[in-house]
Amino acid sequence: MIAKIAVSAAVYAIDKPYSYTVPKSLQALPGQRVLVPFGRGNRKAEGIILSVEQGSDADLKPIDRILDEQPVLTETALRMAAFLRKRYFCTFFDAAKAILPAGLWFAAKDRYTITEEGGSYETAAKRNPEAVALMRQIEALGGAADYSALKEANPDEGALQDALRYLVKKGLLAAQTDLLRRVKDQTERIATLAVEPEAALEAAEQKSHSAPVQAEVLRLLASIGSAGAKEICYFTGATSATLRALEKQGMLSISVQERLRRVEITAVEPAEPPTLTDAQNAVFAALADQVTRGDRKPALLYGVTGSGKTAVYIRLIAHCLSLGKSAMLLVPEIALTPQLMRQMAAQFGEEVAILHSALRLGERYDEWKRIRDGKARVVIGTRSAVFAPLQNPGLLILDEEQEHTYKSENNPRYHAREVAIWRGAHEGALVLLGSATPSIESMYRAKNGDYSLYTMPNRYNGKALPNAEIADLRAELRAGNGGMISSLLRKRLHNCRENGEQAILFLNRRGNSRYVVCVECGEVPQCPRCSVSLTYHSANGRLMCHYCGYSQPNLKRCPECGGPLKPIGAGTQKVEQELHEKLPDTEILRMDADTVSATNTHEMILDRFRKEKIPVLLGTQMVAKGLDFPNVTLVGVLDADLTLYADHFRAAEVTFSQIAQVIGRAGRGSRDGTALIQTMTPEHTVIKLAAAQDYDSFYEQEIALREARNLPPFSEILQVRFSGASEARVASAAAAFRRGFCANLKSENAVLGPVPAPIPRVNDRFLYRLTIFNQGDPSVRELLTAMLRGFAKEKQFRGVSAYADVNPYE
DNA sequence: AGCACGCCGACT
DNA sequence: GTCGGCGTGCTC
Repeated sequence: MIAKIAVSAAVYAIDKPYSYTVPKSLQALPGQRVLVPFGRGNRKAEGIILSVEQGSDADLKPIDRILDEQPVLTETALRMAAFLRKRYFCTFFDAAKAILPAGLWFAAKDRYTITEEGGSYETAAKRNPEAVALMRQIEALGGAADYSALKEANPDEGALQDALRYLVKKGLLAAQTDLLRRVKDQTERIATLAVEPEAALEAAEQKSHSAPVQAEVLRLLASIGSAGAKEICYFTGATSATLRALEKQGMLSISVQERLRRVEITAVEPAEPPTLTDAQNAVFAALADQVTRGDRKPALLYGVTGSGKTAVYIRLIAHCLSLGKSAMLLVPEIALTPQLMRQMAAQFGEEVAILHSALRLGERYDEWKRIRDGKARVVIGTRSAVFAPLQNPGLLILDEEQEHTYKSENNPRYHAREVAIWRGAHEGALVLLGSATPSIESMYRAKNGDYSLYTMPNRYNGKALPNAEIADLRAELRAGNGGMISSLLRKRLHNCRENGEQAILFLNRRGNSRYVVCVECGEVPQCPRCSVSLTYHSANGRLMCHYCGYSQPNLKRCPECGGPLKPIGAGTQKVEQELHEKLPDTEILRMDADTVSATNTHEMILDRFRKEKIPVLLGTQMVAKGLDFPNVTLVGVLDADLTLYADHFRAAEVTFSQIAQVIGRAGRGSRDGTALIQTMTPEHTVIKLAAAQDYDSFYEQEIALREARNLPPFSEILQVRFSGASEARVASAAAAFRRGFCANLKSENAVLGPVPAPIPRVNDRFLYRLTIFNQGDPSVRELLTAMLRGFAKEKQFRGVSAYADVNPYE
């Protein structure tokens, strides 16, 4: 028997099915994972059996081991992996990795044992002192050691690997690879002070010049006793090496604790299926019919915020289950939809499985098995849940289908909508895309007849959409108000509080995202490794880089001219201060990345807002989604321009969608709502249309622009990204790629670039982009595949890597 | 991308 | 002589 196998060690340039013989003692089935020898050195690599056929060939290597009793990938999953590979230019193995839950993967554990000849290492390896030192360590550990233990003691991994390779080659060490199933939970390291706080402070005093970072750690721990290693590093700028050093000195002890991050759904009472309004019922009936027929044509449900799309989803899922099929509901972010989670649990109880990135590996694996075994027939989850091993799916729903979180930023860079549509077509399930502001692409396809289109233009409570006003921040500025709270907003907030009603204020900027700028010369401190300005975090008083994690203590004086440095930019913290000044005695609840944590969850903050009727909720994107508070009558968009002028063709779409979503939070109860949008450019059409909640006009305007500029949905963007340590090499490789590509292009295709990426340097690597607009011509994709494969083999491009991103979002 | 094989300079 | 330097080409 010969098995065709996708091998993990095969990178994109050499990715193809490799043939291996199946030893008589083994039974090989497609979809099983195996261990195979690969390459000249016959190193063991993981693989996945794609197919098994009769025959024999003496030249082939045999499969070493079969890792699964039963296949982990079904026929459909194998076909899906092939689809991902082709569509997103990744290897078959990478595609399989995305499809399977992380808990199923194996962690390789390398163990090194001193051989018989190894005893005389002092003479045998005397030319390599590092190797001798390593042998002494292993001898001290009892003659054998795991790689992880050696790594702890030898932080320079490159040197460690060189020494190990040398010793194995010399026959002094024997290497052995064990595979452990990685269902271990996520852990976190906790550092606890091992001495009295007084002693720690004293030691800190002594170290304050010789080892200032260690001193800082000791002072921190002296005041709080113990903390997670990650937090300590965040607040002090220490690295794990600093902590190790302190541990060695006996100042602190480090323990490993399991991290608990699960989104708990508090026990909920079973609930009756929701009753539908006439409008909802009409849509439901038509969609239910499509589910029953197993219609392979996707559907778009365009319903304004508050039109009750969730009720329709619930009834459709119930209908789907009654047909003996299973269903999936994807949401942009689980943590932001606690209300929806609770409703689903109340409706479907034990049938519900929840999949998302915050699940511990073991839990995710357990949920995956429940789905595969048909014990859970309703899957709710984020992007990666689109791969859930549903048996006989009948309905695949993507809520808020326009959200960018459905696009993966990691290899394979898939879009959950495209995967869902593939699955629907192959498994006879209805794909339902729901949104109050559908993506331009989806609406185009719906109008085109590729999708069926359903509309719910009215809110279920019969209330009109909130009436939105626009506040001109330029006029405020002229009047001497340079803050983020216009006089109009202040007046509205005041009225709102007087009436005992609540308000939500939305600022689309993370945490306290401020830069520091020199008052004298205008210098803004930059990250030494990336081409971005450092961001000031008031929580730890440090300047941090959001791209590579670099951090340093805040500077008091400008490094260029010695002038004073001041923070600029308005984050939620600064707005909170301004609110306190302008509305004294008004309680404000702030929700952003800084106030949300494991102990103070998103849900707890919202609960307080609801129960304690706190007048103002101020937050980032988190407040824009899915919230339903009857007492909220006012919403404010503090700076509508923030996303509008981003350098991306989706900037208008994203801005419109965000504003419309936030506005939809107001007036969901018995009282009417109003919205206030603050902007520097009140005459901008997108702002005006968003304020008017006029999606249809916005769509008409935007689709005309897309057509004129040949942007999606009128073309497919294939972006090739190049990166490397030398800018000149990256630039010339990208230019050469373009020349080669254009020379072989048969059809008329627009090619832009290569140009440096918007952030041209991240972590000391330079990034260039080449953008290709393809009109659905398969030969263009084939050419790109061939070019990418050839690129990796070309020695003149060494040190530069290239990959493709299909319809990128950033 | 790794990684071994191969053919040249520095030390035993 | 031998080790290891890095250039070259293959991976069932």
